[in-house]
Amino acid sequence: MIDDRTSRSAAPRLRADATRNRERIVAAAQEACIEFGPDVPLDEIARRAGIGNATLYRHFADRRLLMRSVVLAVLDRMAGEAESRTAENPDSFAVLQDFVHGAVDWKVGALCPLLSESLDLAEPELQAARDRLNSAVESIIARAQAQGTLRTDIGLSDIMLVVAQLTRPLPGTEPSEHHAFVHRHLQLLLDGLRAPAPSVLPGRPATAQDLRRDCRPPDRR
Amino acid sequence: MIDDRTSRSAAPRLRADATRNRERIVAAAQEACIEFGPDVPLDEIARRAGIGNATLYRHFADRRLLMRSVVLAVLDRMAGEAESRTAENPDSFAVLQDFVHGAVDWKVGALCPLLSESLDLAEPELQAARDRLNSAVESIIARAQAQGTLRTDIGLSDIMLVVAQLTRPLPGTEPSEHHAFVHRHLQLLLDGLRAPAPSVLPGRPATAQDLRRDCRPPDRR
Amino acid sequence: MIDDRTSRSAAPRLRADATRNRERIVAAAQEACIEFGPDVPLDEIARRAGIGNATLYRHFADRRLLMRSVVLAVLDRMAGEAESRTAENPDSFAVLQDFVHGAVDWKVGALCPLLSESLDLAEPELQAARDRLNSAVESIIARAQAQGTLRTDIGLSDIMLVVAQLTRPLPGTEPSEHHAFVHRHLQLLLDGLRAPAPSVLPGRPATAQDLRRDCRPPDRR
Amino acid sequence: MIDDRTSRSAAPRLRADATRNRERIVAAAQEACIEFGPDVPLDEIARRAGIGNATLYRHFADRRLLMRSVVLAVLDRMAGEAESRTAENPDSFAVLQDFVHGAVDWKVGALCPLLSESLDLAEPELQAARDRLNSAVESIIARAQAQGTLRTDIGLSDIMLVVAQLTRPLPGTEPSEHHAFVHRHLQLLLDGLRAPAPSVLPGRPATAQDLRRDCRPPDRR
DNA sequence: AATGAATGAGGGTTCATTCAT
DNA sequence: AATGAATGAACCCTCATTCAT
Repeated sequence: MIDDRTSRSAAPRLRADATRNRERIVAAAQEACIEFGPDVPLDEIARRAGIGNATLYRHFADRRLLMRSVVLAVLDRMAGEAESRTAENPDSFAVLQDFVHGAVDWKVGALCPLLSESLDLAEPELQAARDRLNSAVESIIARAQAQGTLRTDIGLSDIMLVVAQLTRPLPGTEPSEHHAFVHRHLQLLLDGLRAPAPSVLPGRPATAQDLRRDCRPPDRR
Repeated sequence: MIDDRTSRSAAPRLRADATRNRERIVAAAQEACIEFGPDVPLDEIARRAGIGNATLYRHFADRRLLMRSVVLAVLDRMAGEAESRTAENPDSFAVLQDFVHGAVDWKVGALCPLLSESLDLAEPELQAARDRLNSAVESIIARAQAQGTLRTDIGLSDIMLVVAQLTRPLPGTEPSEHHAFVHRHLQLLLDGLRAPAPSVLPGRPATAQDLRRDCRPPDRR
Repeated sequence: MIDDRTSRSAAPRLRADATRNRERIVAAAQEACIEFGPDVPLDEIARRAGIGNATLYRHFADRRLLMRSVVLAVLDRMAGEAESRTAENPDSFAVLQDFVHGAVDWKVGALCPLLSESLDLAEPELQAARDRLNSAVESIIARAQAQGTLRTDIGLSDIMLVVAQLTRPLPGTEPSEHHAFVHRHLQLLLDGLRAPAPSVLPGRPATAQDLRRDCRPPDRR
Repeated sequence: MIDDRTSRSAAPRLRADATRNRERIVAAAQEACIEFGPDVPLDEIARRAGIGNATLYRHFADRRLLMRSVVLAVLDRMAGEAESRTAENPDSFAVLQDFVHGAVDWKVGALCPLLSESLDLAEPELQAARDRLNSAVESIIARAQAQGTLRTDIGLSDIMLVVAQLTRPLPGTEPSEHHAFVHRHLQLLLDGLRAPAPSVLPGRPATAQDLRRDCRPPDRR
């Protein structure tokens, strides 16, 4: 897993308390994002992090940059988990199952800004994080397909999208309560992913490029 | 399908243009909701409906009531489709497939306020609409399970929840583009629903009561 | 003098009270601008106009548009005065004197946003107002020079700039008190403008194009 | 020219680097003030001075005190120039011309806080600086009037005010470009100041006391 | 009934000033 | 002494909702 400080090449050493605050902000943003959705007020995030709102702006010049860090943190975490699981288990379908169910606990719901905010997906650091995750998951997929346990008509983004959607939080629901069902639904998905496939999927596998090729919502005014 | 006018017992006869306006507002709200998410400004809805904003308020005293009507309309439509499909096709798993894929086209995305706004699900009219839909789908499920084509460890709300989640719109994506993938993902789900089940689902089937037993989001301010 | 409603070709008829509000806002903005300078809070303007802050935004989508209207109103007024005075008095230097001293009373100080805000001077309506004023003053200048009463080495913008600067309000000063001195200073200027000139001015006459050729302040961040 | 350190009787000896910092801050504030106007953010000043923002506060407890130092520095410089020019040139009107044109280059524009900020003009040190400048300029005026080259119906503050206004920077304009015109305008003024006067100035000469007798802007909130 | 207009309550962001290293 | 970091108050602007025509 990449240390946030070392991942920003030009950033000067932060004071210890500033680093702590930065981490608390990102953590608070993750949780608030999951709970309220991507439009969560920044003041709410600041309140949860136990800091003043302006401090948040010292660390993240605007909402987009904060959300970017949240997404980066989640992508990093997911990639790390995918990689370590891959190394530990020869049964790739089992790895996939672990990974998919694990996603629920890794704040994947905090990826919601990725779905709704105008993050520049082409930006290098974000692209790198996505590439790392994509590589890890793609290698799981490829192996499982080679082992004959995963249907062959699906692609990386099919899985990523479905997992993102299924783990997307329902606002106004207790996370703990929701999780119980989410695991059932993920298992349904996984059962649908097994080879041999009982049906032929329509369309073609979703690729990374298909996701939000252009990100801007249709101009509102 | 329930006529909206007759369902409100005390409502006086509306002028013809008023009825037309009311319908246009709900339709505009549906589309705007899908496009912008549940936080779409009411002025945007009024603009799309081609009416003044105050007219919207004459029909719906506040945002919640408008969203309630949107949800009712969608539930009605879904229930109608489920019922008619059930009557037409003896293969219940096929009916389920049709229903699930059809959900994409029936503006199910407009149910998003159900997910994010504080609608009182216990309210009679809303409850009735849900009951009607639940009955229709439950009968499909029961028959398919009896026919041995649908796994038996799932319940109504498992299906409803998953369909809702998988068809939930990604803000900032072209609906048409998104739909192509949604149908793939629904098919994965359907394949996972077939009997015999290759795995045992964790937990117990989600029932209608499990969904948002209390609906209020944890107080935001 | 141009009626503000008729000058905006596409604007639909406003309700009577809205028109009144619009005028009160512009008037309040003029005065507030003179008193506090161009950075006067919009809330202060709304307060003076006796309206809510959001009403201000209904009439002027942002600060720039409000300031634009203030500037237009002042330019219109100045041009009107210049034109009528020209018609009434054959002694063009006397007309110039009247015009220059009159500028103090015509809220010329409210032109300060023209000096400091990024108004698009090339925009047609603004350009038209400036052209009208420039024409009127240029014709006064030309006649006075022909009559041998105005030195010939000065141009339109020399006069406009000097008048703008000399009438520019000193924040924190009573306008009435300030005006007494401003008239003295303008008279000094006018005496310096008489022919024959006792000195040769350095440089060349300022032309309209010289004023804020590019308007953007050097990027602040 | 008065050394800033010696002028504050109770101030302890500063470390050499502290003195250097203090000077750099004032210089940076002068330039920033000219460029951005009196509302320039203090962080911008600190940045230009190459120091941390808190260091600025070690030297100047608040914005007002910094601006006071800027004004003092400019007044000092102007007084020094007025004095030395007086000594070097017997033609007092020529001295006045030199002085007035020179003002442009002596960061007189940085006096803008004098115009817009609530400086206590009655405060001893500021009063002393103004007195020194006023004396120097008044003696130029008196001599020029005695020599019959300067009109007799003007007073010190007439000149000071006009020079301040004419050299006031136009935000959003290149200083160099602006200066070209400023010299023209100052020359117009000087020509208007020559004796014999072609007109009688209205009102009475502005005296030092007339300037901003009470400085507070009418309470803004 | 329909509507343009008005508005107060927030949310995002900046900045002067204070705090802790 | 120097400084990076923290913060509350203020400002601009939006939007759900109410008012007046």
